[in-house]
Amino acid sequence: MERKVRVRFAPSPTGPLHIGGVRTALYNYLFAKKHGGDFLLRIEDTDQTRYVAGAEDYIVESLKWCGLKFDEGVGFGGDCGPYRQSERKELGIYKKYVDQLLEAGYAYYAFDTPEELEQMRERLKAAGGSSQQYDATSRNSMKNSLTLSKEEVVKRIEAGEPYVVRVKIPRNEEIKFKDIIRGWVVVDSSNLDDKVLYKSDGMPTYHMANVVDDYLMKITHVIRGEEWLPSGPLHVLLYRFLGWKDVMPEFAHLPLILKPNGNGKLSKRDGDAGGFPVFPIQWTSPEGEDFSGYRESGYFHEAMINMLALLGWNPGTEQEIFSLQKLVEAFSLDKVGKSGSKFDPEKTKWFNEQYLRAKSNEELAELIKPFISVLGYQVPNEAFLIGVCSLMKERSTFVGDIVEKGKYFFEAPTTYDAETVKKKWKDESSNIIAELVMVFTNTEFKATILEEAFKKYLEEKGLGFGVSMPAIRLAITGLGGGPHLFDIMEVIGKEESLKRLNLGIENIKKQVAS
RNA sequence: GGCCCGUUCGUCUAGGGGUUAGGACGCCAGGUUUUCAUCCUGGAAACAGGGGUUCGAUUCCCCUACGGGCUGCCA
Repeated sequence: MERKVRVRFAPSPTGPLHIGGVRTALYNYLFAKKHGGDFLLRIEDTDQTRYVAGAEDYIVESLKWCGLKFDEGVGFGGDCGPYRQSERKELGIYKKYVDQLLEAGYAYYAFDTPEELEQMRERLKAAGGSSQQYDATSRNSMKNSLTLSKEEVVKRIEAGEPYVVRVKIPRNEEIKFKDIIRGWVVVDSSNLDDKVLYKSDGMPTYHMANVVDDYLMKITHVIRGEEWLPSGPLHVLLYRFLGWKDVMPEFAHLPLILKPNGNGKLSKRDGDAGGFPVFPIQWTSPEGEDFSGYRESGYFHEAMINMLALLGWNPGTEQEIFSLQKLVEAFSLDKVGKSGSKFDPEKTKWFNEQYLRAKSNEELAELIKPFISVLGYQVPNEAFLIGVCSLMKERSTFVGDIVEKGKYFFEAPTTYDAETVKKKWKDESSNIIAELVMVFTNTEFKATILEEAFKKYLEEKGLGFGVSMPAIRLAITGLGGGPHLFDIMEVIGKEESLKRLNLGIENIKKQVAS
């Protein structure tokens, strides 16, 4: 039976989503769209103690910024709701299946207190055993419905004693499942433990809720991080115990994103410590701690998504720049690699530059406006902004760089780059500029015409570019480098240019003297 | 410790029994440019180690090392 592809992204609202999570969402999205399927958002909030206010909104907003649209889920509607596990629990959805497991003998009640559990682990550790798990051997010495009499169990439950429900893992059984990325994964059930399925607070654990919901939501492919690989066998067992083997989804465990430098998987604090964001958008924790985001740092969401897509996946061609739509077309899970990837902040910047340069000057002119208004610059007209963008986009990484690195478009220099002054400012520089002011006064302010006039002047005076050009540049921009000088002059206009040249003569002289 | 997954330039990766082991980022050099940047050209830079299998292994198998994940009434 061919089922319609349905995948889900199922984060826990325990904090902001970092780029590893975004990538998982992205791959799910790409896979769904590639196959004409559905992409759902399910919120896995079964741990009430780890709930973080604002995290859910953050997740939704982040993915929205990334351009990943859901077909169903929290905030998107759909026929399989509710999509928040805490609400599903209220409906008794999980309890029903836990009871089913209990009745069938695939699960049992356990009354052990946290202290007793701790003692068990200590005891097993001291005994030198290789495992300290609650499993086929250790469960016999614990307080559970396998060791206690039926009456005792009923009595304890009726007395309101807290209990959990654990899965009863069979012994010596080979459990295997096929992972789309890794091939067959085989585990001996003796190495598995009797995981808690149902907590004493009445909430299911991840394993239980996940399997039940994936079944109920008709999920066909589970695409998630590699950290879930070890629980794959448990989930396979649960599908079998629940009688859902025939509709068990296929699994794909994605390699992890690692720290750019050093060891281990990428975590919350790596970003601001390393000078790059690890979060899609800025996050302020309830405690007031700030974490920077790609959005606020000036990255285009397309660039971040493009970078993330290529981190662990390749198209099989040498193409590197992909729009979301192109990614959908090119995506395939069998081109996803097996090993973890350190992500590279430098390459991420490169992606951003590519997207920045692909934008039209008109578009960029619009995007730099917020930066301009923050700095309070007065801008003559739209054409001016477009001119600035055309000259600055080749030398900018972020939109904000256009304004920051090109501040001389917006205000006359007040200081002049010391190094350049030292190297390029000559005794005759003042005179040359003064003469050029005369020349330019009678010249139309078009780059080509200015250049022509300038060259003619040089020829008449027998001067070279080297002595004159840097001096004018210094007066106009205060710097030694930048876009073609006559282009800059055209953009800022005659009045401003002449003003700066005159000002430069005085000020640079002063700076040299001091 | 136990279990599981992995290992090609510094990084992201392609490839796959016989290749000059390809590309990208970054780095270096040259060219273009008044300058900076862009752009173009070139360069340095990798199959973790050891055993097999084979005429031949970076590619297949095993071991070791290293890396990663899991080992919670967290997800």
